Amino acid sequence: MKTRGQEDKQKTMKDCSTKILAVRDALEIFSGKWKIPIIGALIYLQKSGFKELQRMVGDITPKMLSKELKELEMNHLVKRTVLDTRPVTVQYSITEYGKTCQSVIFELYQWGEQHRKKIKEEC
Amino acid sequence: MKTRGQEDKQKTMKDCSTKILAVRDALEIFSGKWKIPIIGALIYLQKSGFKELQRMVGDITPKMLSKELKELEMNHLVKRTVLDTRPVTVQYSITEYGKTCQSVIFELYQWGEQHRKKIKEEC
DNA sequence: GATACTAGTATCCCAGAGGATACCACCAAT
DNA sequence: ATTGGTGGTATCCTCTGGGATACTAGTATC
Repeated sequence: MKTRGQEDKQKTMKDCSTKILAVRDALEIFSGKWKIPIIGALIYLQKSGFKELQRMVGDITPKMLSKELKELEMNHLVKRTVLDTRPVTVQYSITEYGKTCQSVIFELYQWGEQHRKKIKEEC
Repeated sequence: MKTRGQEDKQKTMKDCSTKILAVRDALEIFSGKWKIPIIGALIYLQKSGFKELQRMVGDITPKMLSKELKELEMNHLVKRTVLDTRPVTVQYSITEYGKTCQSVIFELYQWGEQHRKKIKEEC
């Protein structure tokens, strides 16, 4: 049996689902173990070479760092500049656009922080 | 060669890394393909049975829905109530605490939305 | 010539995410 | 007694995220 209310719900859920798509787009960009740490490090450092960034982020392997940086670059959050030095160095930096993530990351930080406290209390 | 500045940077990154942990905690809770859609559906529906929720979320399999709901329940975002009806029905609902995610999800939505537009313009 | 720095690539491997399909027990209506 | 509703589990599969390890090419230093 299908009530009138359920039909309305499904119609509204369709509108809702386009919003969910946007949320999932955002989540996808920050997905994975390393993107947030990399963005965080770059916001802090302003600019950094590959190896320096690797040391800064921690245990990340060059393969993963390379892969994550490529994705962040594709999304215009990070800029890669090859410098004509000897030896050739590469400069990674966060873009102006990349800085727009800060508010999102800060919200996630705040929620995560209070959530940690709540979980601790109960366990 | 290690300059004084680099040592300072590494010290500050250590403070930064605890903040990154909180962000990653938050991301972990929303991770996966289905958690946000489920939370969204439950915020909209207020309460829902298992099958109804499955229909609402879309293509999710019962295995995944069951698994994701368990995780959300563990994190106190979702409440599961068994009702003494015939046949036995189960009511899933978002908790008051679960509603605190709304601001985080809304930030993610806003950023994701404007990001979509930006990507479209350039491709 | 050996070592160490730069910026990565290549290869192999494993665990977990998530889909497909089938199935369970229970109950109600036809 | 068959069909269809409830709320799930079980099994099998594939694909990818991500780690470990090794390697390349170029330059500078010891």
